Amino acid sequence: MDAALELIQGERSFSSISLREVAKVGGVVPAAFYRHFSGMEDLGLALVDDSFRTLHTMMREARSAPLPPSNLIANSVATFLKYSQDHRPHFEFIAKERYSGSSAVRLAIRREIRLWVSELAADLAPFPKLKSFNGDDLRMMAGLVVNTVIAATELILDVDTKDVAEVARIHRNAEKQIMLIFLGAAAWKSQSS
Amino acid sequence: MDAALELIQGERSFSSISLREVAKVGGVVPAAFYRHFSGMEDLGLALVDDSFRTLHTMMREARSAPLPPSNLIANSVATFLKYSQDHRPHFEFIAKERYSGSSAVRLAIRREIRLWVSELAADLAPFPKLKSFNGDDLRMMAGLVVNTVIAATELILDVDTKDVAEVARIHRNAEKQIMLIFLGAAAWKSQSS
DNA sequence: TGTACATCAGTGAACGCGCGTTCACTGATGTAC
DNA sequence: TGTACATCAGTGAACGCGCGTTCACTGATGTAC
Repeated sequence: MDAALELIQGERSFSSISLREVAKVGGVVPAAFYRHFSGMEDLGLALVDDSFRTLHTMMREARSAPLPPSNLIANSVATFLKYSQDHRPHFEFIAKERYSGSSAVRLAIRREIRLWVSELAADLAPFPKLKSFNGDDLRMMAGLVVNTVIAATELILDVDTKDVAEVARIHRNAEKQIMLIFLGAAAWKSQSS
Repeated sequence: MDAALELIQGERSFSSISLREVAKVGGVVPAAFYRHFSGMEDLGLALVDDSFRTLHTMMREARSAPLPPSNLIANSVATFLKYSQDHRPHFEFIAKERYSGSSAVRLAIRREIRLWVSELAADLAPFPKLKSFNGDDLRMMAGLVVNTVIAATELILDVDTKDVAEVARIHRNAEKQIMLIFLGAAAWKSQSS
């Protein structure tokens, strides 16, 4: 699995790497691959599981060590983007395969993202300003937040890690976008209730 | 080019189809491919151009036949999603290659999307509620809108065309998200000025 | 503690196949005189 | 109007290569008695 993640760093996508390449980077003969996975699709699904386990670990940690309510948004965005850079291979895999993988992989990712949106919606529900949101609207808003952080993550993954200024720019942009969403949510309340 | 677009419908991505497959679907011998493109990457870049030409045609049409200001957002979202379904192959190509193509293709798409964001920002600038936005913030907001419609498009492309209910659901969700963004923008004004 | 056996990751050779690319070629269409 | 020539999309055969998958195998580690 590490070999596959290593191969998709940068140029390549999972659907364009070969079983033999994975075996070679893994330091193993091609036939040995089949001792662990039935084929590349099987490996892909295992990587989806692994990648989202990373994501859920992050969410759990964030929940158990709550941030101060002041600058909550800015801190959450920073935490998330930091985490995605530290676990770059997993996030890069998700970004690349979300739309262009095999349909099994794509559907698995889609399903996990839906779970993530629901999870975030549940986390947002207690916020005083969002008290009047119904379940659908909460997920709608959570979906917007998730889209925004994913888009920012994908942009950062494509930037040279050394280019601190560009990373900071993307970071600030995402922060503003999330703030705008929350401002909208505060206004939304008064009009849907 | 049509052959390539046909091949990426559904399962496959551009990076996973072969020159020989494109030639075969095009009804031509592999060697004849080189009469038109220097290789697959060259074809990919031509498809990026073509796809965004489709997008700009849409934007131009929208601008020359302005919608009534009432329900402007709902109508714009509907127009866009309709257009993307009518030109499905081009939009599917963009969605799939945005993150997983070769870096030349990916950068070309990124550049075109940035242009699109700027174009939309210019279109948004005259709105009374956005008068106080500076250029950066306008692009930040336009980026949020573009992300949201792209995400909705990508979801729709993966849904069975027959599943009208699911398409309508995604549609309504995107509409609400854009409205939430505009609500946020109206509130933003008062706090940044 | 010693022996027999099961499990299992990894080996290395082999297979048929589709790949990208090259080459000299053909034959239709357009152009100059 | 007729002839000679250039252009150019497409042909078909060939090349060496990496691909996924299979097979009988080896040898280390764990387990039962």
